Amino acid sequence: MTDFPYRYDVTHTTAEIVEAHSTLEAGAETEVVVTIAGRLMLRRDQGKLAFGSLQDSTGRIQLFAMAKSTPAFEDFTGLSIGDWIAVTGVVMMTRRGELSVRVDSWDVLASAQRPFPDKWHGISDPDTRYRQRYVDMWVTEEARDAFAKRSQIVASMRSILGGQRFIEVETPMLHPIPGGALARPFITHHNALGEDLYLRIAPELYLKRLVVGGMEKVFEIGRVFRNEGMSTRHNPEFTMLELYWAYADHADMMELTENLVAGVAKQVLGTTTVEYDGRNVDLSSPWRRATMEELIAEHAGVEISLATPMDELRVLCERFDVEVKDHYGPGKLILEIYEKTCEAELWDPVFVTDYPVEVSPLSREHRERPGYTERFEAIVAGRELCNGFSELTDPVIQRERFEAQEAEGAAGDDEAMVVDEDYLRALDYGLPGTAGLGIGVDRLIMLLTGTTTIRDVVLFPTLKPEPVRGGSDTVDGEPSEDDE
RNA sequence: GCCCCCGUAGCCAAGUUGGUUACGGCAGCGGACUUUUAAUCCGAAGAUCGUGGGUUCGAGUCCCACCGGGGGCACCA
Repeated sequence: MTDFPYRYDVTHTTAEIVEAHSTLEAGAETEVVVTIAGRLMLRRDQGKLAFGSLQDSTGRIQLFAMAKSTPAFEDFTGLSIGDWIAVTGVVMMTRRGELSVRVDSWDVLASAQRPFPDKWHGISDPDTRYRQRYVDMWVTEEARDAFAKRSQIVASMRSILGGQRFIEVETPMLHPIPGGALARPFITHHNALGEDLYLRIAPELYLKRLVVGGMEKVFEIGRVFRNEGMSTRHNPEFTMLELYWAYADHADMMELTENLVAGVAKQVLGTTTVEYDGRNVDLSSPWRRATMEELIAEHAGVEISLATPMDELRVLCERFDVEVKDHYGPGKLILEIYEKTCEAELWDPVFVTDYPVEVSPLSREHRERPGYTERFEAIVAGRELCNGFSELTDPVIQRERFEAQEAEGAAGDDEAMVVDEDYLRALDYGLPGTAGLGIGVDRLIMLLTGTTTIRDVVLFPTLKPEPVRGGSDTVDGEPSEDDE
């Protein structure tokens, strides 16, 4: 069972054949000879005839085999569901009008030694679907569609940004200091350096170093890692788009954001209206802008600001069932009240603006409202989609913010930032007014594909390792290829 | 980390207030069939009921612990 071909000359995909011949008359036979390859997903044997369904990455087509003309007919009817085969033959239409490829010759490319799931019901157990995605992708059409869309969405983002002359870069994933976000990092160790390193929680500080270095429009699409709980919208590793734009501010960035999201929707879906969780979402620009405090007034019915006495804010926190820690200042309390009372209520896209300085250590202070920043988040369908701001460019103020963060860390906040001296040195060389943006790519894909769990848009979501069983599945030490 | 729910053959799936030998289907195996569409028909087979304890004359079913998963909370810019 080992002598399978190393390569095979495939001439057509199933989709190409369907496209070219779908109008054939029932019973008609062409003279077009094709070679197709894929997995045998169904078989209907009928004595001296056999029908099968061959699936490739583009779709399915029926195979038509006859005892008198198909070589090794007995073996053909003995194929297992899931076997990879290649078939060569003429394109024809059966009497019942099913477009088919007649099996004039065929080869096995790989045999499926484990049985495939039920041909009709597929896999219902989510655990099996996520662990054995290689099977799920064959039997679950929605899974195939979601990952095809994912690819198109990311390609569309790249093309739109490229069209605006943004340059794509790759910055380190191994960070000596975790920075650019408030999150607990994964820690790893480099043996030769004898140093602990952190898997990045955000590329932010490196990308801004690149603006200092002269890249005026720069972005990165890549994985970030956060050592936090998992849920339907959180995977420990996820994909982030971060983008920096010199000489621009938060207002420019909001425009770019709404146009980017609406543009991707238009390109990939052909519409800016998507259905999510049973409701329509209108992504067309412009999106509403509202300050955090306006939204709190709307949804919680209370007028508050940084000028509101701490006592009053604490009372409100109690009323809205917000957990308060000792080191929380007024800005943090307002943010907590907003998240508790507003976020889940916001459906059509809203840019929430004017975040307090206290909770925005990398954002530049608002030019008209001291104590607030020029920061925004877009909330869509009750979830945070992105975060952006006019970047803090002043090294002295940035140092103060870092130090305030370190104080919070000392007070018990294990997600607080630490001082990044090299980043401050970069700022010393001068960062012009710059706007920054971060979009959770997985969440954008969920939104555009109507998916309510992130595990359905991540190919291999993080799961607990399977318990090791009795050693029968252990892989023998395969010699590793030499690194060149 | 907390709360609720789920785990029956490779896959889907029934199993009553605890009561002989755990209902079926798909796939697989044997047989019939020259235009099927989840093909159909006939036959035989396949299950330490997630794991380990406990209660009981008797446990898939009740209790406890553990393992894995789902949902929610917490966490999460």
